[in-house]
Amino acid sequence: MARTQAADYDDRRKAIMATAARLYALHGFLGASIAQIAAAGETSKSLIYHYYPSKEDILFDVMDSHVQGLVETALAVEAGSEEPRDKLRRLARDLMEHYEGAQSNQKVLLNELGNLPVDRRQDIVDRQRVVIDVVDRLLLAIRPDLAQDRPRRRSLTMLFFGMLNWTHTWFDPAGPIKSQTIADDAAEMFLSGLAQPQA
Amino acid sequence: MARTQAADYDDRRKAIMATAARLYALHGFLGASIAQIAAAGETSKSLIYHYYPSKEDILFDVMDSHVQGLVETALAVEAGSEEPRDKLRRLARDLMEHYEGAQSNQKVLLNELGNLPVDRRQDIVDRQRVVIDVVDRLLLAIRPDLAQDRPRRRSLTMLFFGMLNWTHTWFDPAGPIKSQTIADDAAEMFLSGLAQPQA
DNA sequence: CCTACCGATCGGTAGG
DNA sequence: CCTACCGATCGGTAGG
Repeated sequence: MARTQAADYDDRRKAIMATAARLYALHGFLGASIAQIAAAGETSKSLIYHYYPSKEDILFDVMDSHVQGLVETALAVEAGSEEPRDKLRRLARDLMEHYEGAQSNQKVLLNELGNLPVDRRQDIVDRQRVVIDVVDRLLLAIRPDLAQDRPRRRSLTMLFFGMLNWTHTWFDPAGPIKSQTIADDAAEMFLSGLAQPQA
Repeated sequence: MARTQAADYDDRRKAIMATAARLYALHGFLGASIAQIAAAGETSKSLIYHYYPSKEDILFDVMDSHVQGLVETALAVEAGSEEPRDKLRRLARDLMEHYEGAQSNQKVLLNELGNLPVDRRQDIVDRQRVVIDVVDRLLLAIRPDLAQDRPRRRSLTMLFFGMLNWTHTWFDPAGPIKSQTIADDAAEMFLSGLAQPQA
C-alpha cells in the first residue's frame, strides 16, 4: 500500500502555522524560536523544516492566509447592494468578526511586517491596500466633495482602520463588550464625524 | 585640573537613548543589537554598558522618558479651564504633537512593551493608564449616562486612542497632512459619535 | 587613585 | 523524524 501521509499534509501544515501564529503573536517573530514552535506543537524542528523552507515562510503564510480573508470580506461587502453608509457599517462588523476569529494572525499581520523579506512584504502590503481602497471608495461615495483631496481621504480612512486595528491591543472577546458593539461604535464615529464638511 | 567629562554625562546618555530608540523603532528591540546601536552612535559597546546596565534598561528609558511626557500633557490639559469637549480636542492635538516630536519613542512604546521585564513593564503600563484615565473622565463628563458602564467607556476611550496611536503606522509628518488636522478629525469623530446616546 | 573608556573576547543560543 | 552539530552573532564583561 502506498504511503498515505500526504493525505494529512495540509492539516499538518495548518497546525504548524497555527502554533507559529500563536507564538509569533505572543513573543514576536524574533522572540519565538523554531525550537519553541516545535515543542509547543509536540513535533520537531526537522518536521517543521519539512513543511516550510524557512522561518520567514511560516510568517508569510500566517499573514497571507489571514489577509486574503480580509480582502474577500471587503470585496464582498463592496459588491453588495446597500447604500455606502450601510456598507461601511457592515464592513466594520465583518472585519471585526474576522479579527476576532484569527487574533494571533491579526496581531502578527499588524506587528511583524518588518520581519518579512522585502519581496514578500510587498505581496502583503498590496493585499492590505485592496482593503484600504474599499474604504476609500466608500468614503468618496459618502463625501464626494473630497474627490480632489486624496491625502485627506487617506488620512480619514486610516482613522477608521485605527479604531478597528488598535483593538488587538486591548479587546478581549471573553470580556463584557462584543466585537459587534465596537464595530458599530467605530462606524458611527466615522460616519457622524464625516457628516459635516469642515472648514 | 580635575577631569570635567562628567559634565556631559547626561548628554551622552541621552545620545545613546536616542540612537537606541531609532534602531529599536526601525528593527525592533530584538532585531537591533547593542553592537549596531554602538556603531550607529559612533561609540563602543563598552561605552554603552558604562551608561546602562543592560539592553532592557535602555528600552525602559526610551519608553519611560516618552510616556512621562504624555502623562504631563494629559494632566495639564485636564487641569485647564475649558469645557470637557474642548479639553478633548486639545488633548488630541497635544498628544499628536508629542507623538510627532518623538516618533521613534512612540513606536517603541507601542510595539516593544512585551520585551520589557515584567516588573518594569508595570511602571510603563501604570503611566499609560493615567493618560487613558484622563480620557475616561472627559468621556464621563460628556456622557454622564455612561457612569455605570465602565466597560463601554473603556471601549469608547480605546477607539479614541486607536485613531491617534495607529498613526505611527502611516502618518508622515513630511507629507501633505498636518498632525493637527488628524487630531482635529479624530476629536470630531469621537465627539460627534458620542453626541447621540445609542439604543 | 579614580572615572571614563577601548579592543578583544567570554559563555550561550539562535536558525538551519 | 531525531541527534548532533555548523557558522554567526547575541548580550554582557574581562584586563589595562
